[in-house]
Amino acid sequence: MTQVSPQVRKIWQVVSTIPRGKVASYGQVARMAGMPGRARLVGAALKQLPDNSPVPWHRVINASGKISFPPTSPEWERQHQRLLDEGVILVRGKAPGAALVEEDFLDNLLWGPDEGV
DNA sequence: ATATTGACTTGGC
DNA sequence: TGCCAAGCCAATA
Repeated sequence: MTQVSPQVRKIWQVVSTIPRGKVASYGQVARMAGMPGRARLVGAALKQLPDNSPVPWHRVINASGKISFPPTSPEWERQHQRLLDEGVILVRGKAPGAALVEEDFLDNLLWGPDEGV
């Protein structure tokens, strides 16, 4: 049993709350996980994800709205296909802004509504 | 223990 | 639009 760091688990948790048909950027996920500026950690976390994991890793794209894999790679194809299945169409290689999940929505789901004093 | 990598982001040109 | 440099820091070598 590999022991994954709590941060990685948190990231997985955040990614799991991204609704079907929506997407979020690595930086967005990092922020929602309470780790602003650590987009790369999100990438590292997804990379560690088990192959059979239920975590919707494919809903995470980069800040440009594009898939963070070489367009020719099998990984790119897989992620693209999964997005298509959920109705997320890439226009000229990028996801429409409308597909982006709203941060407060997930914030409330994750941290509870309006906890801020 | 030190060095390099990387599924990133942002700002500047 | 695109390329580059700097910032970020856990994971890997």
